[in-house]
Amino acid sequence: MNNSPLTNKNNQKEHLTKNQEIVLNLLEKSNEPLKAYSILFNLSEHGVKAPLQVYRALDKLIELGKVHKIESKNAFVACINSNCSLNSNTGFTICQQCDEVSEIHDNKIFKNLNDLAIQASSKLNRYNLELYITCKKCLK
Amino acid sequence: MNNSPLTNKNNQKEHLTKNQEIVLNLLEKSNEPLKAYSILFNLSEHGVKAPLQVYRALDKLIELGKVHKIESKNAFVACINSNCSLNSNTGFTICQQCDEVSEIHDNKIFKNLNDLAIQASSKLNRYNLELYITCKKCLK
DNA sequence: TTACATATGTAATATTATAACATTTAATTA
DNA sequence: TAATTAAATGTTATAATATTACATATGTAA
Repeated sequence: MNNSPLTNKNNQKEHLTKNQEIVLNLLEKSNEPLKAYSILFNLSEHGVKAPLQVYRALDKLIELGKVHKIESKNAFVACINSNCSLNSNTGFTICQQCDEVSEIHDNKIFKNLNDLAIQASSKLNRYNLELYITCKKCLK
Repeated sequence: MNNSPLTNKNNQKEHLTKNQEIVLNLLEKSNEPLKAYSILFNLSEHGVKAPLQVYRALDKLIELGKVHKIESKNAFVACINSNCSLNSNTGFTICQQCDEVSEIHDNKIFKNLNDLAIQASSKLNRYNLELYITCKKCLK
């Protein structure tokens, strides 16, 4: 993993505070979305003792586009794409069998949804899309 | 299974139980999504005293496609379209200024998302889409 | 340095949702 | 019809998720 703090202009990791950084590191190591209290318990040895420390770090990381919330699961994932900071749209597939979550990056979706908003004379600010699927592995 | 009018799958309102019916009626009268505890307090005079009465009614109504949950708001709306029972996909626009919520019905979206799943060799079971917008009225 | 914004620590509490179990009502069938 | 069973209800308690409020500390800019 890239732990060099000074290299990447677009990567704002070097500006993260201590709590933000350990929360993000945990999410990046995890291969599944984590719930806030799971993060809390996981980080008890790093001095994280209260829910607010986790929620505040998550709020900031979400604002920075580093983390997304899976709304229907009340769970959080590290963004796989540093460009997410450019917009806060989120799209995920969630396998209903194995719970695997993948982030979707598809420009067509954004265009379709944006067109839909324009047709309704409104302005699209952000979207959240959660696709409940049966994944490739679980279909076999 | 027999097909008497009382077991008609396409029009189940007459089968709703008391709690299901009063919860649905409240949601249908409301012009905005309601939270579970708001429903609870609103219905205290109808004998609804405990959260479980509300959550159980909501669970069933969601299963029947009569009600949808706005995941990012933990709020519930009556479906505007009786055909929703045919699939459980949900799409909403949510105005970030005035909080107005509208249900989206757009077959193209379903097709796009379904194609996306097929491309990934997976099977789309259901989706939840929440568009955060500035609505027509609030843009003025 | 002062002033100010941001982040942190901590306790308490609010909000959302479910578990467990007893009881009642409705639907099925013998 | 009564007996049986499934579904719904009532109730208490508690779990899980999230925020308020306030005191303190730290980083940053004038």
